[in-house]
Amino acid sequence: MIERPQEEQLRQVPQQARSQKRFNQILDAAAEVFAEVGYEAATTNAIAARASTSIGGLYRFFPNKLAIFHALAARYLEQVKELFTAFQVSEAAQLPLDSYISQVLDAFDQFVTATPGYRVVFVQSRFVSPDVLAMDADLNRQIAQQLETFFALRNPNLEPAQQALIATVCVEVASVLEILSLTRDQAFQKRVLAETKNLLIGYLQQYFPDQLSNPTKG
Amino acid sequence: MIERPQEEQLRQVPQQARSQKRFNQILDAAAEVFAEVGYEAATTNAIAARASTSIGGLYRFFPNKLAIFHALAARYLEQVKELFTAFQVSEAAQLPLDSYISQVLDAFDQFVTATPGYRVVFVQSRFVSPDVLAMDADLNRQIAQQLETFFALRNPNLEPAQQALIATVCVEVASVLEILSLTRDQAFQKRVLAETKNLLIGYLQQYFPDQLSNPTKG
Amino acid sequence: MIERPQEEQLRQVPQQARSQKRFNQILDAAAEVFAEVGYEAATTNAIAARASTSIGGLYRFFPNKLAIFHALAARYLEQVKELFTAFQVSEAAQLPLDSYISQVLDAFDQFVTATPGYRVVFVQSRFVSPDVLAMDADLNRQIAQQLETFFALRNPNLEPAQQALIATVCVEVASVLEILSLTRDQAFQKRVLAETKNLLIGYLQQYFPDQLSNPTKG
Amino acid sequence: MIERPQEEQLRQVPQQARSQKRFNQILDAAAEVFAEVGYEAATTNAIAARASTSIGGLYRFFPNKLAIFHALAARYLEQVKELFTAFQVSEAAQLPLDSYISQVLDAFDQFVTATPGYRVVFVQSRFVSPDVLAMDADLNRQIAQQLETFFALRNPNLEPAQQALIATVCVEVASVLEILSLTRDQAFQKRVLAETKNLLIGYLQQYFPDQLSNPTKG
DNA sequence: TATGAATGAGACTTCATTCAT
DNA sequence: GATGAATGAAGTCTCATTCAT
Repeated sequence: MIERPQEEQLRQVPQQARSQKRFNQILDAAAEVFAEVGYEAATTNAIAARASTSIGGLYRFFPNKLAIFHALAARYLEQVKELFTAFQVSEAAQLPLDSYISQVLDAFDQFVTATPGYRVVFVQSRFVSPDVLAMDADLNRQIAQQLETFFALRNPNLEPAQQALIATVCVEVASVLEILSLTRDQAFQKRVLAETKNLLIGYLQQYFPDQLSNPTKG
Repeated sequence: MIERPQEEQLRQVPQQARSQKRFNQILDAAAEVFAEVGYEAATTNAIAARASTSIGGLYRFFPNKLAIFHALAARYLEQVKELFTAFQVSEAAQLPLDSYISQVLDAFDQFVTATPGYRVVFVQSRFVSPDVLAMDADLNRQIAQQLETFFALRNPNLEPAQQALIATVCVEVASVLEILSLTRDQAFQKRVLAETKNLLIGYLQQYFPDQLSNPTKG
Repeated sequence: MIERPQEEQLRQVPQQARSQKRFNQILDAAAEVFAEVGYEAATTNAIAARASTSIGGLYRFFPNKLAIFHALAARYLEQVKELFTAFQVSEAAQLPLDSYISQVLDAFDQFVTATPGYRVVFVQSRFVSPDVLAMDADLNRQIAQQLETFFALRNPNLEPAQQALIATVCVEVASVLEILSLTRDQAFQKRVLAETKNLLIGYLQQYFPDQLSNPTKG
Repeated sequence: MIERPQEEQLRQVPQQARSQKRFNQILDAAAEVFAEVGYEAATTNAIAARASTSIGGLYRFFPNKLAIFHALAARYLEQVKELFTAFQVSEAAQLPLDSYISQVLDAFDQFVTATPGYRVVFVQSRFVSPDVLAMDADLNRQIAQQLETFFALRNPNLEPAQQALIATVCVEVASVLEILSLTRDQAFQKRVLAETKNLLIGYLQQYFPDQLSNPTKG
């Protein structure tokens, strides 16, 4: 039940193209299986089978089940980071706050919708078991750090601690509402997305005044 | 892996004071164990031991592990419902929106802080495994329904669907931020609570204009 | 799993009328439960409940589950013995062999049909588990002994060993075919009963020649 | 207590010679254990141990305890069927009825004597518990069907229903007496076997007259 | 004497992980 | 390197039996 910390590392960072492919096959399979039955109920045999690998093959890359989860989380984290980075480098960064938020949330929504495994990993990583909970870092925290950079640019007067807090709140809220949105049909998803925008714009305009495209909502 | 729905019922609703006590002992123990290791990793033996009962004693009340979780959830649900009901009956219901929200969130924060098991149950109930997911109802949804009543009184023009959505968003957001607040020290908890108030007041004033005590924040 | 032999005894032979009634209630209940689910799957709690007694009450009479089975078997044995005794004392004993056999088998068939518990006890007593198998005696054996007396009267020339063997064969065959007859509908039951008569008459006339009412069958 | 019917299938039909061997080891072990303590009292751990396998190894082939019993029954059924088939194809089929019966019963006796597991399976399959009772088919019934073919050849005038009944009676009677014969020493076994022949020849000559080698017994 | 809550050994079964081939 | 059969610790749950009330 308690795993030796070192063991969460990968056993072998795949170098060869062939290995790399196999590695990703396993991760894809794991995402599917985790999504379908949850982390605990997922079996390593099921993951290996879904990845068309042998169970022994799976254990060549991952020392144990938790390591698979970690690797999956790391992969998604990379993708989400890229998502946010892309925004800050793009011209979108120059938009009024509400437009910017709207676009970011749209992009996030599309990413999550298109990436079913994300949901499992980012949700379960926080709530399931201490093993999983003890994951290297709070993944959302890392995403929040990217937001901080953005906030710092928009309002240099904010204290760093306050920046961090606001960013964290935004990420938590956006995550949980995104997850909520996925619990029902597509119409519901759209409406929740709209509410999320409302919520965050209302919240952030307190800290970034005079950055809205339309001065008053009403 | 899949449990027959009927079986989630209690085996015996305890009537006698003695039984009632034992029943609650088990539920308290379960709350602790679930909180410590999560639903899946929690063992019925561990729960029985923590409750100072034999494993057989536990199964006199609960037909299986999931039933324990359900009973625990039901107990908390009752408590949270009472919390909200108390507010709507009290004079607080006459307060300006922001004061009202502030008081409700304070009360909720105190409840959650004083009720460690709440976190596990209300969070895990939505995210853990299909078994748990299949719980009779989305517990947060039930809390949200109480909010709807309140909203209907404050603004009769809102469509029911919109009321439901807003209530759900509020509950989700308040829950996740409450949980976030508990991940660090008490100072952090306070700051997150303040942000939560900010966030929700900013959000709700869109739907309930002219109900604030202080017209403008700045 | 291994029961101390002494323990199969009754804990208390009920003397009082009240006790006697309770004792029989339990035995009746046991017969039903054994018949429905088999010896192994029958629970002492189920038997007590069916007998409208408490589990503690049951254990006042019977030291363990096997003792219940034994007592039940003993009760049926008594009844079957009476059945056969009645026949030998009656005028039926003077009938030609084939008429006699026919009447005995009819009576036995009626008894078994009217006594569902008999089936379980007499069947399971031979086949289930060593515990049960080790029952004081082969119950069928005791019934066979009654037949021997009859055979001795009809043909004093038969060796005792041969008498015993023939009697045993008759009882075994009658039992198994009676049981077979109960596996389908009433029409089947009748046809099997007729075949049983055929079978046993054909068999016994070898040992008791010139005792038939109708010299040739064809 | 109630097992899903689908689950009685094997988990994996062993193909490789190695697997095949392990599979049979387990079945042999199961036959021994079932014979010793009965189906219900037999534990999967005991079977695995007797087969010199780990419990996990056992469950690679069989999804549950009942499946082991089924597989064992299937194996014996195949063997008994072959036994009967061999007789009908051989020249023995041309023998007078009494010689034929005698030879078949001798062969059956040798088979059962040499196959201790047969007793448990074929006896318990009908009588033990509803789980076991629900076995795909009444195994004796399947054996009886082979006899029907034979009867049809010997006496084409018999109605099919009557053929089936006679065949069933023969199989039941032969089975139960075979089992009886095994309860005591070898001398007893011989004597019971002789009686079984007597019994069945006397019975069958009613339906297949003029097929005996020696017209009168005395 | 009667009750039935409590006990706990032990059954079945799963699945992460290893290692001989 | 790859495979997948094998292992066995550990989990859930049952039920015969006891004994405090």
